[in-house]
Amino acid sequence: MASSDPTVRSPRTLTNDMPGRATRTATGRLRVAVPSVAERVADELRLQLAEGALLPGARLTESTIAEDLGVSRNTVREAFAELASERLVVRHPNRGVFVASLEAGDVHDVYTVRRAIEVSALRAGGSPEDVAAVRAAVEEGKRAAAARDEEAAGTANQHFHGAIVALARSPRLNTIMAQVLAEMRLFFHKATVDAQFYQHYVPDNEEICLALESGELDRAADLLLAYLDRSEDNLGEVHGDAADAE
Amino acid sequence: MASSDPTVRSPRTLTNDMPGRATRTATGRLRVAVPSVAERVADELRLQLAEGALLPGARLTESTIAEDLGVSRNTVREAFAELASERLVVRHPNRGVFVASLEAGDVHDVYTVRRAIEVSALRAGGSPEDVAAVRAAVEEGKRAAAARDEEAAGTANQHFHGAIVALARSPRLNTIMAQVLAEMRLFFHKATVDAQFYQHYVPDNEEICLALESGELDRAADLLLAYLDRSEDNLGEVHGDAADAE
DNA sequence: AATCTACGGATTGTTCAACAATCCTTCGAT
DNA sequence: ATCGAAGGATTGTTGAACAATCCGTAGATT
Repeated sequence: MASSDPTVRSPRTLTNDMPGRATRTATGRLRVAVPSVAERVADELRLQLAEGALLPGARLTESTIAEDLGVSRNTVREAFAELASERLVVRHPNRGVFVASLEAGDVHDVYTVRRAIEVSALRAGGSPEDVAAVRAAVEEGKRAAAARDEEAAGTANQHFHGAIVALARSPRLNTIMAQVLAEMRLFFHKATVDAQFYQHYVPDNEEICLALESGELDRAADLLLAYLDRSEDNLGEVHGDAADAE
Repeated sequence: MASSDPTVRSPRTLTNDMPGRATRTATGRLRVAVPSVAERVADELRLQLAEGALLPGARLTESTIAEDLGVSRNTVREAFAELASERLVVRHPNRGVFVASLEAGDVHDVYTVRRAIEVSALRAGGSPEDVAAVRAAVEEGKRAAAARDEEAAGTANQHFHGAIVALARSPRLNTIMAQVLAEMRLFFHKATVDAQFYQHYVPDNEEICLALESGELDRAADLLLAYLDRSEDNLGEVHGDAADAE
């Protein structure tokens, strides 16, 4: 068992260019909340996880990250708590935190969540603007496929499914979906998918979108359901590599 | 504006009777993980939230809780992070954390999540044992209704819906549902519901369960959907009281 | 040779104390 | 009555310290 290369980490420094969500103070004054240091650490780690700089199974040492980012160990700890609640990272008591690694069961579970959320959102329809967002994601996918850009095709596909959930205009469903997509991204870095993987989906997305636009919600939902089942099967085949992660 | 009574807190002391989930160490040895102090603090606060000892809008001061439970402020902070990720508590930067208070929009949102998750789980059916668990929750509700015990009727109802989600055997859906139910509990403490509220649902649950048991999954799903819509409407009427929370 | 045990280093879990930053309130001035 | 400035309180963050735990290794035992 190759103990895997040491945590590859780009020596990025911690900045504060983040937008900063608007909150309002007790007196009613509006205020642009500066993300706390812990949040910025979490954002930075999330970014590195999304980029694949931190691969599944890799260990995250508190002290290392603390000095690399120039923050206190306690702050890193708070960031870890946040990432753990998003399942991007797993805590092993007294052993440390490790980048989460989706096993076969996890993949199935993630798809179970997606089936529940996406189908429900799609079946309920949505406002014209929200439908337009779905359409935009479809076109984005077409362009990426035409350009043979699999990276772009992947993100376009995620935009498509994110837009479907957004139809429901539910903050909670949106955050759940965001977390699920983040988990999927983690998995894709582990098992690199062949180039034609995404291109295959473009016509499916097109068909679903057309059904949605013409108001055939039940048919759209059925198509999406079939799509998700097929997608899960495809991923199941890829999973052949030995899971050496912890 | 009555500044509301100061945080009512039972002077419970922090114990460690918790079950402790089983983990396995790197060498493969099995180990009963003792919940960390932060987790125990979170559990204790969760309990007080469920019991209604901490009402929506109440402020949780770090130092107060720290000395009450005999732990460090930093540890309380970690517990807060956990509760915040579950939406049981809201962080206002530089102002403190407050017990979450579900507004009208939140109630609708929670029901959107429930519609997605519960209907999906029900439509997929489930194993005989899992169906039996649903049946058990129905009978539990009948007994509670017969005894005019609205408290028991409420928990039985939550068991019923929890059992429905459990049909899917999805860890992620189960935790999502658990969080949603915890949020609902919060809301019920805020707006006390009349006694006949739950009893009304017993026959509905019975009918849904019968449909499930006889394999009429689509019909069961439709019944559940209608049930959830009605339930949301009922709660919408209750929400009339002025929201003085923060 | 294989297994068990004890030791040692390293990392996590938790506490404590301090300080800056921010907020809310109160007081005072206009 | 409105506005602005000082004061007190709480949060956000740091740094250091220590106990608890784990892992690997070396040594002892069979």
